[in-house]
Amino acid sequence: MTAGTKDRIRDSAADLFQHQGYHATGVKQIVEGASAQLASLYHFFPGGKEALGADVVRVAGAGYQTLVEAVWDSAPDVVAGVHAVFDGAAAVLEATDYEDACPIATVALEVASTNETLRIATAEVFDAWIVAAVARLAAAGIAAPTARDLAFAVVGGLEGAFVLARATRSVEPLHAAGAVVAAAVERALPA
Amino acid sequence: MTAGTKDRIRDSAADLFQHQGYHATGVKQIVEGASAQLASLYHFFPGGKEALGADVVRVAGAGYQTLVEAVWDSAPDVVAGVHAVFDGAAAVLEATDYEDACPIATVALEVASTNETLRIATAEVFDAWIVAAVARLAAAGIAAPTARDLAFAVVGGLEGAFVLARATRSVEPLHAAGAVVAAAVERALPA
DNA sequence: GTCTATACTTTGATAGAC
DNA sequence: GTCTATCAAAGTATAGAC
Repeated sequence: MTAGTKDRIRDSAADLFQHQGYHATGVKQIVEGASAQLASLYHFFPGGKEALGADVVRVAGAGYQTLVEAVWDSAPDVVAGVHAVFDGAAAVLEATDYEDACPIATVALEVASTNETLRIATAEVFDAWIVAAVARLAAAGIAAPTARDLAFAVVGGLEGAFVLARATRSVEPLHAAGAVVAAAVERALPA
Repeated sequence: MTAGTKDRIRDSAADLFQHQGYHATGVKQIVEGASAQLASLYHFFPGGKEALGADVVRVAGAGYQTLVEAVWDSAPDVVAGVHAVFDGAAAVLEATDYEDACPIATVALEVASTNETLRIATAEVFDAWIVAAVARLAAAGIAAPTARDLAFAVVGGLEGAFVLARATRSVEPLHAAGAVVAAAVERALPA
């Protein structure tokens, strides 16, 4: 079973939103990338571009979470896991000519103060990421309040490093943030 | 001497770019907010929207650096300075209904892979911020390589926390990141 | 569900009078 | 340097045949 029209439209939109943002992406460009018809977009997403955007944020956000969790969990311990997440993100960024960073960050900033429907979609994705990070840090024996602070440091540190890395076309921000955050996690581990 | 037309246009554009991004902002909306004529925008910025965008990024970026440096330097020591930066950013964000975060981050992500002129403008601003942060950490006695890692943690941590904070409408990401980064700076201080 | 065609609005940008 | 008027293109969205 090959990808249906709806999936191709969603995948095309996800690609474009990630690389050039929500407002710079036109619906015609989306369907062209999906080899679909414009009417098909409005058939599968009656809410138009906004409904498609919300769907993309949720699906791409969940997909990225799965990817990062796999990288994290493949490391032997929590500290190595954090290092693996930042270094892996740096490798992907470099391999894709600084295009593939966070799939929803650009959209999140674009809509934060202008589109409540999309803002809530991005907020739910970020909340889920924090919950997943807290769980991994808590499982390593880090107490709840500290684990939550560190979860924000991991997710927020990754997002901020992506901003600097894409702008300057350098992976140094990712390696630096990874080193600092991993060290903070190590220090919080029980003796 | 009151603000000239060119300054009003730049200020209006800076506001709109910060709050809703580059692509969502139209030139007509900019001149309307500046109480100016459309032809005036093209008179003062012959390169059109892109030239105005580059100018806004540089001016707003330098202005934000000055603001953050003042907050940092008003604290009694480096660790308190880092705390003051994150907590001050949280206070501003909350006071402005989650609108006033980084003045150039949204634009930076929007143009990173699509507009080399604007991308370079944002890269130069971020580079200047890192240099300023390194100088303050080095002045406190932190060795060069560590100071640079921590500078990325401060600037990147702030940027990432802004993404999470604006999306979730919570200042928790800023306080959490500030706590983790300030602690990392404290550990790096000479005995 | 997919196709063609189109309505309507807004976009960035320019011309030319004053 | 500021004004009015306007252009060509691109934006989102819809209608209706098949």
